[in-house]
Amino acid sequence: MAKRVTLAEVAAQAGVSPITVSRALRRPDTVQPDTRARIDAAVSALGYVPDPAARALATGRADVIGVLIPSATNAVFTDVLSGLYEELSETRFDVQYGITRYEPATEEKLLGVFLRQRPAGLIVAGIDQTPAARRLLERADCPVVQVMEIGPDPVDMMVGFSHHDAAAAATRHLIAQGYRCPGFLGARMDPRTQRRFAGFRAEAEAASRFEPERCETTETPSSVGVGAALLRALLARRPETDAVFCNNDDLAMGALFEAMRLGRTVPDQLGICGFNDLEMMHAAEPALTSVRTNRFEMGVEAARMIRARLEGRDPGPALVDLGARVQARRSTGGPC
Amino acid sequence: MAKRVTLAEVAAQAGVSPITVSRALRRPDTVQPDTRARIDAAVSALGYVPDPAARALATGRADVIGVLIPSATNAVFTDVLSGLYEELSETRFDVQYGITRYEPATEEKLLGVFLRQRPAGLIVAGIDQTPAARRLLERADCPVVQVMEIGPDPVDMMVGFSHHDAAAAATRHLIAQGYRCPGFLGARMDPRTQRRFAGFRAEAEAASRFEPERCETTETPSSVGVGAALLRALLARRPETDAVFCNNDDLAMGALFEAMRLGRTVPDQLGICGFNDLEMMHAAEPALTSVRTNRFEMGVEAARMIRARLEGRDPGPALVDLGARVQARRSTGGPC
DNA sequence: TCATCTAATGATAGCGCTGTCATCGTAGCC
DNA sequence: GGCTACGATGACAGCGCTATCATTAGATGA
Repeated sequence: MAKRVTLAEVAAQAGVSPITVSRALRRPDTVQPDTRARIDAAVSALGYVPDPAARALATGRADVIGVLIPSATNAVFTDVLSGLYEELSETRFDVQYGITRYEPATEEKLLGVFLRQRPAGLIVAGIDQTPAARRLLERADCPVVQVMEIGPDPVDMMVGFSHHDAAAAATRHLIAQGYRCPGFLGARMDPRTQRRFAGFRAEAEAASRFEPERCETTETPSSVGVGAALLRALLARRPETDAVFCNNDDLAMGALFEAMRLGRTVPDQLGICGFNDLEMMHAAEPALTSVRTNRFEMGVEAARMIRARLEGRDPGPALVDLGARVQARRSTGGPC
Repeated sequence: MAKRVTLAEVAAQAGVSPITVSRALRRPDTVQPDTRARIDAAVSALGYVPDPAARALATGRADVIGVLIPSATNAVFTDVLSGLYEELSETRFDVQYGITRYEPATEEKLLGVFLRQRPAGLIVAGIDQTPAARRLLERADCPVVQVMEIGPDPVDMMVGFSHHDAAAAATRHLIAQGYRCPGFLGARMDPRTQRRFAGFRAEAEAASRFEPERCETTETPSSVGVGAALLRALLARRPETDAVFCNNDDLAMGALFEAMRLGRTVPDQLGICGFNDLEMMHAAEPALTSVRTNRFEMGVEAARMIRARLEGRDPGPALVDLGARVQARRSTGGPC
């Protein structure tokens, strides 16, 4: 319906050749100011908007930044997206998402979908790509940023933090607060979760407080309800447990509710620590301790790095550790 | 890096002309089975993937379905997205998002961004587009679905439910449970929220139980913390309030925690009802009543309608009411 | 047997833009 | 004054695909 206005029509209106219009739009400093003025006038008079497909075909490069995340409903990832938006919304780049559903095969497939568009940049969550996916990323001739986590051997650039260390810090906090029988609650035991568990375990073992039977995990995706169920199972088997490090905040929230149901008071009869520090944690009663991670900033930083590379500026170090810190609240106030 | 394989190369390998390859891929039934077999073999031997930009340029139509939602971090919208994915992930269509941040101007701008790509379809959240945005949508020559809500005068198609009626049903439930002084908690009072408020008000007035001073609202975006603050303010001013209808589940959760802090027991001293029925509601202690909306199904249905139209099938009625129903739980068990 | 029709395939010409090189005019310099 | 250098603009071709029409071969019927 809305008739498409082409470059050529703008050029005719402005009395110049199409290529000059193209240049005026992309690198205004390369055309005479008065020419540019005429062109700008024609552009707005005709309501010209460039056709991204034509541009992509001509340049062999789309102004698209592809983002691969495991889930669109997990606040952890959507916070990163918000950061990306913040940095990218006023640029010529479009963001395009793919949801991997935590399935490596889907990630590979979506990577193919993105790659065929020759994206300007690629952002992928995590460091656990399949070998095939990794090869694709390495061959992609565009900037690539792995977000959420840091590890050895980045494909290209990396922004995140060590989940192992963050979990270890949380465990240290529990022990420092006087809890003697810490347990672990985990759902969807993917590699990232495993590394958090490893951090818990390492620290608990260092304090001689590790007990495998106090680790309750499931392959089920995480949720508040699952957190409640896990705590119930854990306490049934190991009633001596006096604190739980939960793999994420949903589980922690579920654990809190379950503790209420069981009549176990928090924090004196049970310490609870979550992971991610979603907004609800501080508002809970008692307020829940969690590990604060800088998700929004990860998005901003990843976008910034990609932009810097694309615009020929120095993107700075290829590996950025945004850290994580324990946000201590009442739920880990210590045993009675 | 990864060298691009073109249609022409596949054609050469298969010993046919490029156009035949194009046909074999798009409408396999129009080429001889053995020709098709040779082409398929060549495609996989060479690892050919079509270039979406070239296709878009040649057809004047991109295989993109644009989605405009207010927020990427609000579970309400991401659930719709999941539904879209479910229906679209095995098709040739890509989903592309725009986040409007609840700003009509941003919505207009993003609509322009999408439109210039000549998308195959467009999905927008809500029915509160600006006149300009509405005009753009009407002129877009592609299927358009408004989701999340239904109302008079759809741009094209619509899938959702009446927020007014859903809120009224929740209010009716509170009154039926015996609560006599119902209040309202609302954050980010956008038009959709206003309609929920109107539903609450209409029903409360019908029962002669409406009291403006028992309505506590803020322009601040919603969160668990805000829910707690609103309840505190409400109860300070109107201690007789014996139930709250919360505009969404975050507020309800915050209200629950605040009630705990204030020593006000739920449900006998205070009934709490949320809206959306996020997973956490059923896991809370006490479990929280909420209004269940079919967000995932909305996504599925919207995508289905668009596909039907694009594939020349009958999309069925243009306005689909997916309804909403009160999921009663312990938090509205009735006053003491 | 020959005209007529249909199914399968091909040739051609763009879609709207930009990379590359060519052209033109003018300023600057010896 | 004639030369180079350079900034501004333009001509041309082509990115990879598909719409359109043309062509071919085989099937059908009188």
